[in-house]
Amino acid sequence: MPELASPTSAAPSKRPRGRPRKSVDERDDGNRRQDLLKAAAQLFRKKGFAATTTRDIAAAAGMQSGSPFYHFKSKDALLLAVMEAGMQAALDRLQTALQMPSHASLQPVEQLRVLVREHFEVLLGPGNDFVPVMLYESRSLNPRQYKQLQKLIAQYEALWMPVLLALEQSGHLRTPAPLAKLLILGALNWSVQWFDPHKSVSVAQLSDAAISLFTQEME
Amino acid sequence: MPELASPTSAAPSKRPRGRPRKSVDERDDGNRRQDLLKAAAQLFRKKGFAATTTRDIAAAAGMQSGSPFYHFKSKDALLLAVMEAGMQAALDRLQTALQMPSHASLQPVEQLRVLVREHFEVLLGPGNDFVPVMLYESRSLNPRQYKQLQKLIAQYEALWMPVLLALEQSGHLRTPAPLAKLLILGALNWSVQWFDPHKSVSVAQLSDAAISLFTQEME
DNA sequence: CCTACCGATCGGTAGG
DNA sequence: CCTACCGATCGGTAGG
Repeated sequence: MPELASPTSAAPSKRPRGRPRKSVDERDDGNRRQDLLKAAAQLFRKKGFAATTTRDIAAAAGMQSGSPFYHFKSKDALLLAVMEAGMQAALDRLQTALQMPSHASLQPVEQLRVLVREHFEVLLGPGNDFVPVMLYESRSLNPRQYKQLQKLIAQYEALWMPVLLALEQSGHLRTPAPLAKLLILGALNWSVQWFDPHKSVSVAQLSDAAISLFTQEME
Repeated sequence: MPELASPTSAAPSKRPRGRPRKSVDERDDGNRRQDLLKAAAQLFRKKGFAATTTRDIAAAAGMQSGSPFYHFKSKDALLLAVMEAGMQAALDRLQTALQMPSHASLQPVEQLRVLVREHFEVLLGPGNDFVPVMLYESRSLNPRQYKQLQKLIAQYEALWMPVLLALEQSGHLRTPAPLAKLLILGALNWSVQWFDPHKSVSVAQLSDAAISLFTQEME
């Protein structure tokens, strides 16, 4: 699943902009909604939620200024939808990776490496703007929306705990797992601020560097 | 230096709000400007730059809506001033800590502990909104302003390198220093998102946990 | 630093 | 999903 937030269909995600007219062989289902989500994610990430206008988003999706409100009842409902799509995709991705037969029997350190790599991919992979928006714009949600999002975040973070606890017990981690989880995720999440895909380091190298930083070497 | 951003005077920083009238025994120098900076830092941190109005800031500083523009020529000039004040104070703080006679002769691991603790204090200490604003709102600066701020950031980060390089050479750090710097600062910076001063963990405990996570135990 | 104000923009809606 | 629009708000300024 290379793309984030494609819940229902595997329909073509790239189309000429301008003013796409619905043709018969192209079911109109969620495509326009998806276009809005992608445009919103990209703009929210680049400019922030408050500095992005619904007109910007509409234009980026090839619509008129009032049209986003046909798909979403408000600007912050659109923000929440972006964040939930991003977190759901990330959650699916980590779960799938952990459940791979070849991964299930790995040593804890290698399991952590899998988690770290997938997390970096979710944050830094091409077109993956959804989760970065969640990381840096959740302040703009109202309390009810924030609470709803928290459920997904808690699920996501819960996936890390068994691995971290195993590492703590084997002596590869000197920090209590709950605190280690916060610090490690922080180190990874911050990469959004400085990572440049055009520069030398790859996600795989980055993951190895992170593992070597967080875990104790043992003979 | 318990307070951030008090460049010139040690004048009383708390005053009754309302409409403070200048009295003769109270030099009017930079006090109002400082009030604006503090109010702006607090609001920018809580609501973000774009979602904060100059009217909010004026009201929080006890002024009328147009008055901030007497002190700052634009809203983003105010943002830059907040960030620069925060970074300058942080820089001074780290330099002072490193130069303390009792710290200069410490082992590298203990020097890192000093840096980590000061950094947490800068981020999480009471009333320290300036640096968190810098961390999470620099997107709102224009390129020229951003470049100006980068000088201070580079100076700040440069203070960490000798310590990290020493740790790398002594085998306490398994990750190349430049990458370790980014990951470590990320882990610390993220604490702004979850740290709750009303809950159990103290900054000192947090610092110890971070050190134990990042450094290799050696006999 | 206040008063009074302008021009522009913005989220959102009715009605089709 | 578009057209046409409203009400509110916002950054900023002149003039004192």
